[in-house]
Parts: sequence; structure tokens; C-alpha cells
Amino acid sequence: MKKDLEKNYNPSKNEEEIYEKWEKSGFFNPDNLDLDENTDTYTIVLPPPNITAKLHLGHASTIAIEDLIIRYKRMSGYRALWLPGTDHASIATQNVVEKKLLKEKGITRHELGREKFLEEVWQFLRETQDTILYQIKKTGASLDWSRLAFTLDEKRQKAVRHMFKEMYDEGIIYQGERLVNWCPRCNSTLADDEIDHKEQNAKIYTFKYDKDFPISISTTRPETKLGDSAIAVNPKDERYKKYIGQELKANFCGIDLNIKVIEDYNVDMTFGTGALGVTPAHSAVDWQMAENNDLEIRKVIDENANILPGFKDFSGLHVLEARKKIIERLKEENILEKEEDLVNNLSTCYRCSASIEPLPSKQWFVSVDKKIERLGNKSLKEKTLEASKDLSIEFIPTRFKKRFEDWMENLHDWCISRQIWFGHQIPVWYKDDKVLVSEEEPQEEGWVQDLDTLDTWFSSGMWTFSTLGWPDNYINNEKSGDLKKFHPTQVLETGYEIITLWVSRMVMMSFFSLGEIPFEKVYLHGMILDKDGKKMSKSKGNGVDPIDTISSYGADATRLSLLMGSTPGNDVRFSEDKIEAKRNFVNKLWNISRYILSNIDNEKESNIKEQTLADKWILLSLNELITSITNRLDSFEFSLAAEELTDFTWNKLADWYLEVSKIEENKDDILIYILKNILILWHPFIPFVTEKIWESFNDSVLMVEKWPQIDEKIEIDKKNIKEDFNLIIDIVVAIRNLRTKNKIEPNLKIDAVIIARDKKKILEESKDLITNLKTNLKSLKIEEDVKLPENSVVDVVSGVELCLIFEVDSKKEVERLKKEVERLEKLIKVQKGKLDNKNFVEKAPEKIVNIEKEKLDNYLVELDKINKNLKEI
RNA sequence: GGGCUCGUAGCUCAGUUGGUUAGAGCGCUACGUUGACAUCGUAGAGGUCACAGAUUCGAGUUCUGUCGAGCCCACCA
Repeated sequence: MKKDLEKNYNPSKNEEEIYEKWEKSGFFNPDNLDLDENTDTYTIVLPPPNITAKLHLGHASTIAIEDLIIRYKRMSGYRALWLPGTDHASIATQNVVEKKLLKEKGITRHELGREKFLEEVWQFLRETQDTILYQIKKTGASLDWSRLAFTLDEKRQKAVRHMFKEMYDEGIIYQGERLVNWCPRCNSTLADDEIDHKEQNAKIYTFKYDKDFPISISTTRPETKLGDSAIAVNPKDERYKKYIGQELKANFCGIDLNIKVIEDYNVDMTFGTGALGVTPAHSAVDWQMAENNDLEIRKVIDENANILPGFKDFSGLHVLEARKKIIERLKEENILEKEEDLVNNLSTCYRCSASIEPLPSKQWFVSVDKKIERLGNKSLKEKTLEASKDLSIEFIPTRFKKRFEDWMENLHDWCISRQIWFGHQIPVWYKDDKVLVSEEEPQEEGWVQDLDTLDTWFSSGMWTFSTLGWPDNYINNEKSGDLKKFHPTQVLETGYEIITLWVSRMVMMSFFSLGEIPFEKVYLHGMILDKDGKKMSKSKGNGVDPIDTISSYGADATRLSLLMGSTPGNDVRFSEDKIEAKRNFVNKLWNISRYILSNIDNEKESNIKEQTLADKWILLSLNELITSITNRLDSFEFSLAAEELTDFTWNKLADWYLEVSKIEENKDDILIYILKNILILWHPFIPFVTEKIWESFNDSVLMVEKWPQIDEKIEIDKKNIKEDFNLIIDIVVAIRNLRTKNKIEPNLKIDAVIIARDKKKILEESKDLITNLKTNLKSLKIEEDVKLPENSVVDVVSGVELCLIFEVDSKKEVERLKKEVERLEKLIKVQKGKLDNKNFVEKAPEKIVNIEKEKLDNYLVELDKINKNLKEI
């Protein structure tokens, strides 16, 4: 039956229909796969995208990689689950909605009130979530939508509360006064990794607290000095040694201070005056010193970055105004010694860029150092480090293992409370002096819930198991249901930029609640940069919507362009050219299939009989391809796998075997066999087009077709088959080259003679093939020796000589040959030098030496022939 | 200050334990194409693999240093 496919593949016409077909088949859900009970599972959870905005190409890249892995594993017979979800991204989302409100309605969240504001957030959320899910489907993701989760849906809320209570009961979660990074603009604390350091020009002032004070200090923030309770000096510093331990009184701009002189090795003697004014309440380093030296902690600044009451006329001023006023005062008192320019790093909020105030505040923390009995008396930090060190969790590429461990080792307790409205509200209730931590809201009157919400990573840290039915599926330390089947997951595939934010928390939380790792491998992909190498971001407006590239070039081309030419952990630049090239390839594959399907009589391969050299060659190449692609995919070398597939499909199959099939006959079985195999091998990369072609001659669904095995009986005579066929290719190419170089009219029939000794047999067998293959020879002779006619040109190919006989421009030919002689003489000289090297001949493997010798011989033969030719002309 | 990555063709990038002539795509040049495919075909030009040194019979690949680009962490009182 002949099939008639369209001339060009049209992605937008087919993709939707194919996706529907997959969804209808039910095979996205592993429960519907026809598998034995004991089949191994393979699980990946989709890193839940923020619902703050539509997806960009970075997400598309994540999806392309994960879909590739999961489709490959599904076809390889695993019970493959890829679990979708989205992230509420508390701070980010709240910020976006706040900005939107301000822009569209001109109101702030405070004017609107908590409840109404949250309604707005949920409304926004529904809209963006729809867009995002639509985008994901457009890329062809084979996600199990029946298990779709959201970090703030009912089930996850339950899981979060359960986790909070368990951690609280275990003493892992505690409330404490700590110096936190406070954003006065967002009115919230920020984690250390939510802070950006920005260079800025500042002034550093040098002064004494008062006229009579013996030590000068330097600072960029004089206003905080109102809260100083010590001066720290380096114990090695001779200038200040005598003061250490003294308690001094000072009157700083009218405020009385008790200053203790303490020693600390971290003080840089060469910076400023070498004496550091210690402000425990408003500097992280100083806070530490205060703890070590039992200093008084005196707050100066409030949550709005204003000076607190009790500081006379400075009270109520914004820090910047207070700074100005203090400098004026110091000038008046004539104690300002120096005012210098300085470039320093300002800590700013990663969301709103406001400058951060370190403030002491009551917050909830997760302890990373507390020993946990059921984890072998180890802390979460220790367990996590252990998992990385003993390789139970493997990083790809491995260099991120070190970064992960360095970061873990320096990890402090995790501040999980956030002073924002959108998110998981902390499940703690207060009534009078009583505190209640509970999964359920207390029924009794009068309990008031903590107003803060949890850090967004608290809920996403539980992602691998909260999505699999925890805690319901975990009773008496026994896993059941999905949790038992699919946890731990196999791979976490994500961007390297959140290795610390997310990966570490997932490992800790999984250890805490399940006592096991959340995933076996962490595959880290690079970022997708724009064509100038800049990070794509909303603010720069250089983000690319995958929907746009999909509608112009197709999902397959978009995916392939993201998969190829990239290696794990390295950033990739996006370019439209690349997508276009992949679109062209997809079309090529389409046309290869079109040609095969329209030229065969029977589309079911029955009995593959390899008859000719070309058959053996292509089948052998296919075997090698299957082995190689399988290995590549197993070791996460996606780009290389795609390259090899392209090479086979385009350079071997299309360029050679299909051409041969136009000359040699009866290749239906082999053609359909090869087509089926490459469609399967390509499917994880470019699922749509392969499925579309597949359905034109199969009733089954390609997505669940079995991954190919090599055909054992073709594994014979490997070496000869390849060499022989490559020889034919070389000859055909050489004939064409000679024609082009000598400007032979395309229609002019010419005679060719091949002078061959060892290769005679193979050449004799393939005589017709060579004559017909993309050449236009009048005749082809194969001789052992021949006297060359005058009007001929000669080339040497893989050890055989080839003569084309026709009229030739002798002047041009002489020039060409002379150049050739030059080239050869150069090569021969290099080659001889190599072989004269005793070390080389004695120490290099015999194989290499022989190859080099053979090379020299070939050069010599070639040179000889050309010289002969030259004489004749 | 500590750490990481990168530097290969005009551009974007591959190149797995060191091994035959360093590859691909795009771009460029020439020629070609009415039947699988112009989303095509054939061929060509284009590389001191950043630089210097070391190890080795042999280095794009290993080591050291230098220069350049980028990133992460800490911190500047």
C-alpha cells in the first residue's frame, strides 16, 4: 500500500491532534501502562514553575530534557512517572500582584486588606496557571496530568502543616530572636540567598563618639552608632592593646553609650582606624560579636527604616536623614576627622532592590544542626552532606557536588517565617500566653493564628513526597500507595542556580520525614541566554515565549534546538538560526519517511534479507547506532545522542542508502525496518513528527513502542563491510570531484577506469552501483593495470586509482598537479620525520606505527602517480 | 578574599579514559535541481584549539603559570 504524505511537514497542523491522541491513550499515567507488578519505576518530578508569569525558553529546556528522559525510560519498559505541578512562589507572586494592583487600581495591599488582597492573588493565579499549563502541553510534555499538584493546594497545605508540626514536636522548628535581613519595602524578612549585593559609591566617616573618647572609628552608617555597645580591635594591634577589656562611657550626639573594648581576630587592622564600632542590633558580624562577648543589644532602627523613640531629636527620622543630621552634628562638635569616598557592596532585596536593614526580630527557624535520634543521632546538615559524599545522591556534572557541599557546610539555621500574606500561614495559634501548634484550626474561641507565612521553599522542599500522597501514604513509618511505588525518585532535573535554594532543602526534608533521599541523581542544566549572552529576564524584556517559536517552527524543532549543542551545567545561547536548522531537519526526516512509505509495497517488515553490500552496511550502522544512542541516553549525553542520530539519518540513510535503493531493488523490508527503528530512536527528542509518521502506517501508539534491540545476526564481518562501502562512497565522491574540478559538462558522458588490486572483487560486485550512483559515466572498467591515455585525469582514493578519460585543459591540469605535488612532499617530510623518531617507533603501540607507515606509503604511491601524470601531460 | 566555568572555523557550540587527517549547524563561495525534500543537493574556502612552560613516543584533551570573559559564595565595618 502506497502512502501519500504531504510534501512538507506542517507542525501547527498536527501537534494539537497528536497531543490529544496521547492524552486519550492514557499512557501519560503509568498506572495505565501494561506492565508486570514488579516492573521498576522511573520517576521525575517537574520542578514546579512559579505562577508569577508565563514560561520562557528556560522552562522549555527543562521540559525538553525531562520529557526526553521520561519518554526514553517509558519506551525502555519502566513504569515511568513524570509528575506536574506549579509553585505559589509566595514573595514573588505577592510582589507581582501588588505591582499590578498599584498600576491598575492605584491601591496598596494595606488599603485593600488581607482577605481581599488574597482574593486578588488567587484570581491572578488561576489566569497564569492556565497559561502555563497550556504552554507546557504545547511543548509535548508527557506529564501525568491526573497527578497535577500545586504547592498551595489543599493536599499540600495539609502536608505542610503536618511537616511543621512534626518538626516542631521534634524540636527542629523553634522560635527565636535573630538578626534577620529585613526589607523595609516588602515588609518582610529575606533569606541570605534572597539578597543581592550591589556596588555603590558611599562615604566613609571617621570620628570619635565624643571629644573626650580615646578611640576613633570609621563607618559608612553613622546613624547605627546610636546603638553601639562596644569597640572591637584586633588583639595584635599595638595601638589599642591597652584598652582591651576596658568599659568606657561616651556621649554620642547627646546619647549616652556604654562602650566595652573587645578583641576580635576578624577586625582588619588596616581598614579605617583599625577599631570597629560594634552595633549588635544592626549588623550580622556585630551580632555575632555581641553573642560571644555578652554585649547589650540596643535597637536603633524600626521596621520602616526609621529611628526608634528614645534617641532624642533623631527619633522618627528615616535612616538617611538621621545620617545627614548626625554628620552635621559631628561637624558642629568638630569631631569629624575624615570623610572619604568608598565603593562598597550594598545589600538589596532581590525582588524590589530596596536596601536591606539587618534587624533583630522574632522568627521561626528550622534547625539544621540539632541531632535527630531516628537519623542515627545526626543532624539534617550531616545527613545531607553524607548523602552527597557517599554518592547516594550523584550530581551531573560532578563539579556541582563540591559547590553543594561547601554551601551545606556553611549553612546556618533556616529562617522560615515571612511577613507576607500570600503563602502557607504558619500553623501556630495563640491565646493569652498559650501557644498551639496544630494541623487543624482549633475549634475553641479566642485562638489567633500567627500572621506570618512560610518561606516558599518550605513547601517546595517537600515536593518529591508531598506530591505522592504524603503524609496519608506514610503511616507508622511505612510507605504505601504512590509513595511506596515512586519514592525516592530517580532524577531531579533543574537549573544549577537553585541548587542551594531548593535541592538542599528537598534532601533535608526528605531525610527528616521519610529517612531517605528524595532522588538518586541531580542533573543540572545551564541557563538559556539571549543571543548576546545575557540572562533572559522579565525586566530586560529579552525573554522568548516558547509558544512563539513553536508556532513558527514547531515544538519538535524548538525542543531539538534546546537539546543539541548544550552540555550539562553550561549555559546555552538561544538563536533563531538554530531552531530553523532543526525545523529543516524535522522536514528532512518527514521527507525520508515520505519517500520510503510511498515507494514500498508492503509496510510490514517480514523477513529482512540483506543481500548487497549496501544492505549489510546500513544494517550494521543501524546496530551501532542503537547501541550508541542507548549508551548516550543512559549517561545523560543528550546532545551527542542527537548528533549521532542526525548523522545516521541524514548522512547515511538519506544521502546514501536511499540513493542506493533507487538502483538496487527489493529493499522494502529493510527500508521499513530502518524507518521504524529511527522513528523510535528519535521519538524522545521530537515526539510529534515521529508519532505523526508512525500513525500513517501503524495502528499502535509510538509513545509506548519498545526501545529497539540490535539485530544479532548482522554483527558479522563488521570491519570489511564498513571499509568496502566506504570505499565505494570514496570512489563516487572522487568521480564527482574530478568532474567538478575539471569543469566537465554535466551531460558529457565519460569513461572511467578503476585500477585496483586487492579491492577488485568488491569493485566488480558494485560496478553497476558505482556507475549509476549520482554519476554519469559512459562506462566503468576495473583493471589491474592500464596504460593511461593522454586525455585523462587521475585521482587516488583509499588505495585504488581512478582515471577519468576525456579532453582536459592541460595547462590548468599541470598547475593543479604541481600544487598537489607540493602538498604531498610536505606531508611526506612530516611523515618521515615522525617515523625516524626512535622513541615513536619503539614506544608507540604497533597499531599506530603501522598506520603511520601505511600513510607514508600511500603518500609515496600518490606522489609517484602524479609525477607520472605530469610527465605525460 | 575563596571557589567554579569558559576561551576550538566569521558566528553559536560539540569533541567520553591522551592516539590515524580536530567536527556540526548557521553564514560565505561555486555549481546544480521538474518526482522524497529549495525547509533540497554536490563541492569548496575558512583553525598556530587564548598565551607560555611542564609531563609524554604522542597534548584540543593532563599539570603549572599568565591573560581575557562570565558566574557563585563571603565580606568591606
